[in-house]
Amino acid sequence: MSSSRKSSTNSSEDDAKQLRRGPWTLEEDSILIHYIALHGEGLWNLLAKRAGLKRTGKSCRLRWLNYLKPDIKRGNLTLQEQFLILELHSKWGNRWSKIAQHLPGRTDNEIKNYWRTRVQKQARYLKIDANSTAFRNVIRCLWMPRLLQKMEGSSTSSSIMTSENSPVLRSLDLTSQHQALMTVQKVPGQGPGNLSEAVQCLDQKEQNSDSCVSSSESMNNISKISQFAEYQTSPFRMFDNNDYNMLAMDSYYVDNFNNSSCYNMEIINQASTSALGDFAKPVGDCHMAENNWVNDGFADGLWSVGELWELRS
DNA sequence: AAGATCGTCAACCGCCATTAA
DNA sequence: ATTAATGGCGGTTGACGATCT
Repeated sequence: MSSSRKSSTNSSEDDAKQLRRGPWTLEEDSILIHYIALHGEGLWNLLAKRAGLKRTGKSCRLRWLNYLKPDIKRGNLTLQEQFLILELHSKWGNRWSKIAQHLPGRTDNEIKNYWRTRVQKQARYLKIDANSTAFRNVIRCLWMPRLLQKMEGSSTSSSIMTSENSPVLRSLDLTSQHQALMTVQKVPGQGPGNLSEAVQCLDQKEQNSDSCVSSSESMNNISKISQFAEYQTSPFRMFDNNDYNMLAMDSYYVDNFNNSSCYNMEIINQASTSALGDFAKPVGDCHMAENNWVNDGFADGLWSVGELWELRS
């Protein structure tokens, strides 16, 4: 090995030894901010050297883009932002950077974290692949309408997100779209619509059309959903009658998807069977799943049990 | 009160595409 | 045409605070 090469190797080793890793200190942040204020961003390796930061260029770039940049928005994602993430993810998949471009002030990292910690969690508890058609349908037919409903309820200026300008909701088949819309539609003089109203409207529509679903089946849907309403007060009540084959939430998905023409029923049935399979076990075996479905899913601002299933009025 | 577990999020890693030399 | 440097992206990890047992 030549001496020059040796020297070069030692030098890079020294550099590597000197490089700092882990959380950034206030001082480092300050140095980076001031340097960029004076010289602008870019050429990150050079920037790191000239600023005297013992960090890689990549690390500096990441710190700036994800944390220090002045227009970074901090705090919880708004309902509108959550809706947008769900919608854009359904279009583009894990293209976090592309999705982030449509949420000013939000970083791809933040969106990715949101997806992994909040959204994928639901998929795990349902034992559905988060990238599966079945889970996408859960998001489109339940989660997104629910967000719309909450947006409608919480703000008078949620104009950016209506079912009319939402491509994803528009892409739903008529029945599912109807269901989604009814869920969020206000009944004049009666405040926000609720799920039972939504289902009733759905039934009416089905009766008026040449739907193959009988009214008794529709009533069955309501009955099943009502059973889920019981579930809200006691996560384990569903299982009190040893009726382990019925979880209203899953039934709701399946029954409504059965009425739909655009879904791959095999996939959905597989998914729901899988989910049911777990729920169908004795309580002791599936404590975690139930507990988390209720507590986590409904507690994160998207699935508020009391608000979502306003069935026992 | 203390240890275990869980959830969040900042940071890192590795791969790929682009660009400049 | 080749190669090295750089930037960008998505996946993963690990620290840390919160909650549970």
